[in-house]
Amino acid sequence: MKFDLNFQSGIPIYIQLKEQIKYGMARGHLKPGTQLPTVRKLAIDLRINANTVSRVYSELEHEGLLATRKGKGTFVLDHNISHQRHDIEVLKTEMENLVNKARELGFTPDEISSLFSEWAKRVSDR
Amino acid sequence: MKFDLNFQSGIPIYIQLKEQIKYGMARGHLKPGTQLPTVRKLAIDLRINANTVSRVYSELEHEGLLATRKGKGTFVLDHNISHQRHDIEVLKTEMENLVNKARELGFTPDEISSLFSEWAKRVSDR
DNA sequence: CTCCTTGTATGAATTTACTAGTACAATAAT
DNA sequence: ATTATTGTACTAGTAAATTCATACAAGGAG
Repeated sequence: MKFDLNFQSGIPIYIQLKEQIKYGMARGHLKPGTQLPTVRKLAIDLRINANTVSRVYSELEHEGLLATRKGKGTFVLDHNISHQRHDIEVLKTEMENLVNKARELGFTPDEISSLFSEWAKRVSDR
Repeated sequence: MKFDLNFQSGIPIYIQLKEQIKYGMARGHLKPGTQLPTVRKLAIDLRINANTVSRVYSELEHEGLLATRKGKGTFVLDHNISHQRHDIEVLKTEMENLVNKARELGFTPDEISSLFSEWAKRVSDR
């Protein structure tokens, strides 16, 4: 499992790392039981601070995806993150962006809601 | 034209103001030629800084929606419907892209429809 | 028990976004 | 011309988010 951070993208690196781990889990590259690199090792590898890695692991643990044991390491739990769940997150983010844009353009929540409903019907008619 | 800022929402007030002005233009409450309140007056009215108002006016001017003339004031420009219509087209295109992407990810039309419906409800609950 | 490996708590440095206070500049009005 | 009215530049303060350096704590290995 290889991670690739972009330090100039403006996207916080802890977000990037988290996404990539989740992606790996969704794709099956990180199967349940797998040990992740220790916070120190990964921190050195990626040339970032150990706490930044720890933050990612902690958040993922809080989401029920990882388990950490002091002195031992961090491991992938049995997760039901399939492609679907991961992709749904991505889609929801994009939807949110779309909504925000629509609001900026002066559409009311009701109108946006209508647009979505309209599209929902249109899509289901295929 | 009345503006209503929420100082506790966490949403920057200049964003709120900008949205409300755009909303007014989209609704026809601010017709082309109308003079907006001076930055000072509006600032006092809303109990914010004149620069914050100025920022909003500037950005809207940059978007081609307002014109400011020093010593005179700020005025609503001809924002033709074709512009609005164009924006709607853009939104619809983006929605279509979203749908296509979802389908590429393996979602069924029903699932996509549900996602849209869910969001529609979420948006209208704001 | 002692040491090593692991994650974590704490606090600070840094950056960025937002808002405000004050002084300035440009145009209009007289 | 002079003054008033309007928008703007400049600067600073504040808050939040991100990342880091350092020291600590908990569990594992010998």
